[in-house]
Amino acid sequence: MTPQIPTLDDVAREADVSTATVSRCLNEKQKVSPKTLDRVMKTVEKLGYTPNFNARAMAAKRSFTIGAIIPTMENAIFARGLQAFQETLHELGYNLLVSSSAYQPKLEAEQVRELVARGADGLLLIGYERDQKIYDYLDGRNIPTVLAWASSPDAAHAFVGFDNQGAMRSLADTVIEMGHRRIGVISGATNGNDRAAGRLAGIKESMRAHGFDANDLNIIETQYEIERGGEAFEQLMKATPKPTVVMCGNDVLATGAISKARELGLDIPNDVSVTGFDDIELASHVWPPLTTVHVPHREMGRVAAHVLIDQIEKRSTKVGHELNVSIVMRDSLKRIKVQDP
Amino acid sequence: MTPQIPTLDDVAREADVSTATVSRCLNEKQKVSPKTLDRVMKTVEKLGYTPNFNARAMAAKRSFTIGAIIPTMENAIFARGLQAFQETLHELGYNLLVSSSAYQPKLEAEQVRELVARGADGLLLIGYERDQKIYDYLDGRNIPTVLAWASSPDAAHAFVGFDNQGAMRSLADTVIEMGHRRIGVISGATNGNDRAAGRLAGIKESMRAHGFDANDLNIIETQYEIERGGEAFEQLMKATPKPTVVMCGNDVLATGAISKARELGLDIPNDVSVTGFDDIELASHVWPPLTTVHVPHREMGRVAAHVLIDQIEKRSTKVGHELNVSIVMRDSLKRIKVQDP
DNA sequence: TTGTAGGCGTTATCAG
DNA sequence: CTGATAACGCCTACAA
Repeated sequence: MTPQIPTLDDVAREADVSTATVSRCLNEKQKVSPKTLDRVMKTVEKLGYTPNFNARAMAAKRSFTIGAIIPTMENAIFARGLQAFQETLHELGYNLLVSSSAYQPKLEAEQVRELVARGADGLLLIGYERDQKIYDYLDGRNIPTVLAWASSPDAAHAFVGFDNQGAMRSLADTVIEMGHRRIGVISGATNGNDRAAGRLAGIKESMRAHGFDANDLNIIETQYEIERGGEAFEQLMKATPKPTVVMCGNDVLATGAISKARELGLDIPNDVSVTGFDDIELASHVWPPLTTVHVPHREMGRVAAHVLIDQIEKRSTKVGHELNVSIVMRDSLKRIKVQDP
Repeated sequence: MTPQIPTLDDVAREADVSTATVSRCLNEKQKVSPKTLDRVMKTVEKLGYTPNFNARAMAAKRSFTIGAIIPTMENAIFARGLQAFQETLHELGYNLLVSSSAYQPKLEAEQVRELVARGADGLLLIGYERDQKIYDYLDGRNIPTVLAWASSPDAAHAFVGFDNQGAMRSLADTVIEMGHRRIGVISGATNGNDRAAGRLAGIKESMRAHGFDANDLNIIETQYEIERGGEAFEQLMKATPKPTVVMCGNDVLATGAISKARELGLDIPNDVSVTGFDDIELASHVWPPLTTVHVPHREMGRVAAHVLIDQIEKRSTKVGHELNVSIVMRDSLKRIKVQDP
């Protein structure tokens, strides 16, 4: 009744060799004579044998699996980078296990344990800000880890990312130089999110550098969802006088803002400018196209994979890769005549 | 040098009980006296013990893991449903492993083996159209499977989905009744994709039902990407006379079409109407808002989880759940005066 | 309630 | 080049 799933033993018996030989045929072909190899592979085929992953991982103490924990799968922020990460991993002979933490630190900690318990050879985490216990846990078990989407402030861990604060500061510089003084900000929740916090800090830094008071910024923190971006935008527009520009923590929020603007009868960029961050595919397809910070997602994923596997295989030292970002000027941001705040 | 990862043995020794008792403390608390339970749990905590997943799965022949293979993670089509799927799974005590097949049947087959090899207790697959060998493989190993995002034409497998063809036909009926006769279609690649094929068939069916020739449809098949949607739209607009409406296989393609229309100086819906499918979050936030088919993504995910776990735990019979979809009328589709094709 | 011991499917170390 | 055989870490009858 219960169908029998073929095991190494079955193959060995059928091919009339030992399990060791079958195992070699699967993993180190060069150590087996062509004749037996052929015979074994044929019975593998015939029986439809698939190696049991758990058994293999346990015996080899190696799973060829990498775990990644991202804050959300619900929008495209991480999709491109992760895709590249997984493609590169595949080329290197590794598989990827993804789980999402829904931006909840506790859940992330759980997932870390989960992935490690599953035998992940290495981990990709987003950003650097998290409970030190997690790092201790990882270090204690010697699990190579790479942090992405941010540049780590210390040298404790390998990272592949970019300077969120610097990038946003540079965008804010541009905004200010284009004449804007009343700046509204829709930021992602900064609590426990170093990327969001860094981006916000970048705007404040720019304000101060230009001799303005960062407290004059009208800031709303909210979740990274289109709908939330729209709500925040509406809120900001209630101020008198209105901001002349709304800088958003990412393109998703900016999309919501643009959508809500139309609903409110406001013309972008003539009534108010909007900026984003990330340059996801959507950014150039909303109307008006979004001025934003371009992040090299695919490169980040690719490099992260190499950095991680290097650590695993060659025990290379922990390195940090800071990638360059650039500002993409599109129509959602407009130069205006300087006006008093 | 090499840090020791604590095992069941370590805990047992430290707590001065047998490994069996520790195991019980972790899995069947009720079978252990409160005193020892407490003591054991404390040493578990103290040692920072995490059960080895692979060993557990192997010994118990149960992994409490469900695998899901989706065609892509790059856009939001599957995100919401999968999120709900995983949340429900979590409530039921299961974990989710996701992998993406990039719309490649071969890759999907590989991933199926991969997930099964990893000990998945059950699988979620998208749609029903795939090599029979995959089903044989799954059946042979008795791996419960649920098909989602489509309704299966036969009763061979459990499914939770909706009638793609019927839904699109109903939308096409509406379009035709609103006066449109020259219909352009941007379809997802139908080869190996039953959802895309069904949706396209729905349009054709509607045409015939209204006494028109389905061959008059101007159809372009392309990949589900914003950019591709734009290209296809531009192509369609080269026809003379132009279509009065472009029906898109999903909201992603429609978003591309709308974006391209603006670029071409065409006003939607006055110059040409556009429709989508799926009702992803974006659909109501593009301009003009998209007339589309609303799919109950979260419900689908939730129900799929229950159906699958029921199969696993109670060996319930395979059931099919066909969910209702509805047409959401928004501004991208406009009534016009009937004109000769 | 607790302990003993066999087994889950592989890999890897040794001999041969 | 091939074959025994001991791990790997945990679960689960079965016994006590």
